[in-house]
Amino acid sequence: MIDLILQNFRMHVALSEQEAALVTSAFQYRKVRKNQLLVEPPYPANTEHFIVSGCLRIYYLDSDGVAHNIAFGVEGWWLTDLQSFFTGNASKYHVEALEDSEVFIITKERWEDLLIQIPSLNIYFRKLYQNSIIAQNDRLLNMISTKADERYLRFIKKYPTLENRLPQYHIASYLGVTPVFLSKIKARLSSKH
Amino acid sequence: MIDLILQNFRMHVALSEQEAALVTSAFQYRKVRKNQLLVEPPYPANTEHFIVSGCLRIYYLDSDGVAHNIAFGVEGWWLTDLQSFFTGNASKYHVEALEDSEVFIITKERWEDLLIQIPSLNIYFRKLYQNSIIAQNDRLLNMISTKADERYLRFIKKYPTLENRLPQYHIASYLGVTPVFLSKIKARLSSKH
DNA sequence: CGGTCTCTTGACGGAGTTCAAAGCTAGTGG
DNA sequence: CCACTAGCTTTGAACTCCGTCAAGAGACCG
Repeated sequence: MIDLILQNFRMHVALSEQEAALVTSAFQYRKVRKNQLLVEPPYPANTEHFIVSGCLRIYYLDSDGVAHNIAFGVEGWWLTDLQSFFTGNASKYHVEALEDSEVFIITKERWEDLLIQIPSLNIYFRKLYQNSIIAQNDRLLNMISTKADERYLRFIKKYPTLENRLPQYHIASYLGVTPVFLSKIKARLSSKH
Repeated sequence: MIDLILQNFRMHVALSEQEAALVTSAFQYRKVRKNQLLVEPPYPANTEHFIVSGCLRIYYLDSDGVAHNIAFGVEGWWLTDLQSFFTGNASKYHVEALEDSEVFIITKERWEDLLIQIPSLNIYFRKLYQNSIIAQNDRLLNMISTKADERYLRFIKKYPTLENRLPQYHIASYLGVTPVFLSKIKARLSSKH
């Protein structure tokens, strides 16, 4: 099970058996039920999560009580409130299971220890963060420069599996529109065959 | 002059004199005039830029020919199309000088060499990217969950110097509205004393 | 069969855009 | 020192995208 993480690390850096053992002992396996929270404001997000199975979301709850989905995470993805995890400040985002899921958890202290004990992991995480920057860039650009109908079409193209796996209103929130308006977009699109 | 970069590195990691010399020889000093481009699609962004003086912007030109400012960079900031720089793919963003500026440039090859020769720089860049993720997170959240007038108020609070340094339409583009609408926002705000 | 949760549909309202015209400002050349 | 231009900002009217509210239609589950 933990092999999924090791495999992930080894896609970018080499690990000795001893180092692999260090990694194994640093993580903790945990099952989370649907609707359970792994990060909850204002408590700091002092854990990072590697998803083995299931599906999670990270979302922001604004001052009007409306949730804005920032990202979804599925098998093989990392997910936490990185802002809080890095700075130690109060978290701003909720991380919640959308399905019964399995994750490997590492606390910030153990994560920092691991980076000291296995310096090459700095390369892995530098690259992971590079990819995260790229993904966020795309998302921001998408929000800024395209309308909702276009964003919807790109979403179902990019994540065809999530389209069926998630309720419509979670996708609407991710796209930055109300569920009502997304429904109207779909109606409009399907009327133009 | 190059000391600005060394100083920056040394805020996060220790560098020997020998390593400092490696750094110095890896960068190239360059003056850029207002309106000059450092990155231009579709050529890959194979250089990263450390700004010593002046002001630059990175922006996306959409299919209608409208520019969307993604970020501004001033003294002490890094700026390039990271997506292209990391992947080697065609760049999507323009990087342009908004004022006569001075930058230190490093090519991707030399950057990768530097990370191999000075492994501790992986820590510096990991942290740099952590901060970049945090900043992008904030920006995305801002775009998603607040209206234009609020975004404007936050902008002038966060970057009071840029407010006077840049023409209004660049700020409007950064905020995700038209210059016309930003003008109306300002009129509305000042009418409420 | 009766809730609860999700999606749809329609009428109305607000935020932001587009287009066009006019005012303002700064540089430039005579 | 003035006149001209070119670029930036303001203002108003009509329009589009998207949100809010409210009511109804399915779907699922006890």
